[in-house]
Amino acid sequence: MSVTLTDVAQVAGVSVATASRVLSHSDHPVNSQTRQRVQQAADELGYRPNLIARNLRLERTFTLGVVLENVAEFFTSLILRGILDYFAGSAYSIIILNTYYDERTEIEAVKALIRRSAEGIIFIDTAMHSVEDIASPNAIPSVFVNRRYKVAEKHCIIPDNRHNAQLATEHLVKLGHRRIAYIGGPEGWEATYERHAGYCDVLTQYNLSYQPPMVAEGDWQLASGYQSAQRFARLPNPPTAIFASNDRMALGAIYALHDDGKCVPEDVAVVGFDNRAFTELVRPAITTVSLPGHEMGQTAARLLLNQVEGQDLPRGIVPTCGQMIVRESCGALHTNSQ
Amino acid sequence: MSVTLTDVAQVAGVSVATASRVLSHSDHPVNSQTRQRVQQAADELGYRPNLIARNLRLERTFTLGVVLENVAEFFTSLILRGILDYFAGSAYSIIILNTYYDERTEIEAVKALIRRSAEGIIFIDTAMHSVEDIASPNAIPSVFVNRRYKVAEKHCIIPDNRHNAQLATEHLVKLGHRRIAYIGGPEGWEATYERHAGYCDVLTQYNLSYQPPMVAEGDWQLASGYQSAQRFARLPNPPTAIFASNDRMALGAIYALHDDGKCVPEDVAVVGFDNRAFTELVRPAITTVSLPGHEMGQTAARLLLNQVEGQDLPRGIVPTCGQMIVRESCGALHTNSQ
DNA sequence: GTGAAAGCGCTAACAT
DNA sequence: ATGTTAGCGCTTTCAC
Repeated sequence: MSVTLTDVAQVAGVSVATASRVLSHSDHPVNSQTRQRVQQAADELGYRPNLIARNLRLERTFTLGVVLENVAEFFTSLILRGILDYFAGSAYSIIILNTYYDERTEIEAVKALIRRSAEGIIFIDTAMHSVEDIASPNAIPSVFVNRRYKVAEKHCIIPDNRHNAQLATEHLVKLGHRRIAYIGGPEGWEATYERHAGYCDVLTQYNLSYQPPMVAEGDWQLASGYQSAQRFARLPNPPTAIFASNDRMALGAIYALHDDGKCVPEDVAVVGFDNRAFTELVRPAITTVSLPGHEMGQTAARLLLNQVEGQDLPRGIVPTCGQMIVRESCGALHTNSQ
Repeated sequence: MSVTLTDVAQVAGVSVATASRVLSHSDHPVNSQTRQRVQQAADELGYRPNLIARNLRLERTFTLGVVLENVAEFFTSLILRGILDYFAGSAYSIIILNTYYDERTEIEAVKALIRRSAEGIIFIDTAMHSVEDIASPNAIPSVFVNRRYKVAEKHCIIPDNRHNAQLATEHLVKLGHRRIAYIGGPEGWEATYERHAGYCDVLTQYNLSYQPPMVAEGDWQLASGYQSAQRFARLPNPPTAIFASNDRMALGAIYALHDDGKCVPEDVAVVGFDNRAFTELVRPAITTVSLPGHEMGQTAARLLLNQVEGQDLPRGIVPTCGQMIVRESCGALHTNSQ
């Protein structure tokens, strides 16, 4: 039913070898007249190379895997899009496996990819602590995005949390704020420590004192931002600005300030982190730090391809800088606050 | 380097045929002792079947494609997750192609899938008007999700917009509202007509009159919801409730009411549509209609598999019902409004 | 510049 | 119940 190379060769009056040389764009020399005859025969017959057969012969699969915790997570989908875009139009097929933050599912996903002879894997948001239980760490080329791999000798594309937190804090300083409170994440998260460090860096840089009552520990959820801001408001000398280390907590802080009769940004400026979709819909629209997810995906794709195609670049952490998205909640758009 | 069936057969002291029969779970009878020997040899050698070779022989690819407009669209990613979940652990590989609402990219995507001999395609959010230009409509099994295919004889899993709009409208009626305004979508969208019809159905059912000044045409964006609500507020006899046919317009309406000094839901109840993530974060949290994206994805996967495996069920539209998500903006949680 | 032929790893018809 | 063998469609040596 389907037309094969043999059919094309027959119609063109050449051997399969020649037909193959023409149609697989081999660099073996072929007479231009013959070439044309083969091409024409292929066109007429509607020849489509059987990639399975080709791959069997070539001992390759041109299959890459993406193992991720949850496609429906916005940032993850952005990274994924970057990866898909990078490979769009290429010979590679990208197959995707969702692991739902479950280590066993993760292991199954990697096994499935090995079974399909995937040539490389990109892990998004995945610690994959057990990757070496399945395949020796270097057996299959892999790149980690948005999560650090515990063993160093892997490509890891991660946000430069420290730098990005500096960005946010400095933005507030430059708007004239001197008493800047900070709402951090829960203990145990790398992001928590790094963002806190970024906040501290800027205080030091501008000779502002670090005041423990103006630093709260949240749990990434809205309510914890609310409570933290409430606490700040009761201080004898409350902050004029709050940097919340994610957008949900920033929104919680804004609600607390509103409930306390304060205006944002007129009375207190607020800056968030992550650039979630809701930040531009709420009132006031939240100034925040955006991470280039798409770009991170592209970088991951490029680094994986490098490994797969053998030009293994030196591996390591690739920190990625974010960008301030200035909206209403920081006051920059309205007045020179303070 | 990699261990083949021949290796296993040799070690087990049997022929490749027997080894194959054991390891490919064929139903051909094999002596249980031999079976054991083969299994053991395979385990010892760490045999992994070469799927490329198997697929070449079986003339199958076990590859399915998902063509979608944008993975980073929340509802799309939900559907995708349903599909991935359905095929998790199966023999099928799912490859995904992003088309960015571009018809040419869409065509390229389908071509790429045909080139890879995909056995079926799920289109999400894609009209794919040109599918028959590439392959005759029935050449490759396919299912459409969240978009109706222009030719009838395809599986289409789409939201039952009319029913879902009835749900929202009826919810307001049951809360005692009699003057319910409606903010529709722009002309040209099927969803616009269907949701409007659902709104009308309920008015009729409860003997409420359809009042043109209480029906506005929006463009799905926040600002159009704002303007519509503003117009409603200026009516001599303004509505006590607004049903906006998407969440962004619902939020816009809430802002307009606030700016007009009205309280939501105390003065005016608002119901949205889509259950976007922000609806539970804003103030008041928006009552809305949720679509079962994950379930729609699973259904699509099941219907595709049916086609691929030859038991072609009768094709047609599969309308999917949504569910009311009751939050604050409709007033149901606070009081028996009105 | 072209062709004949081997063989990638596997399955299944056919023979025993 | 087991083995022999052909062949899936392709690429690539090797010979001419």
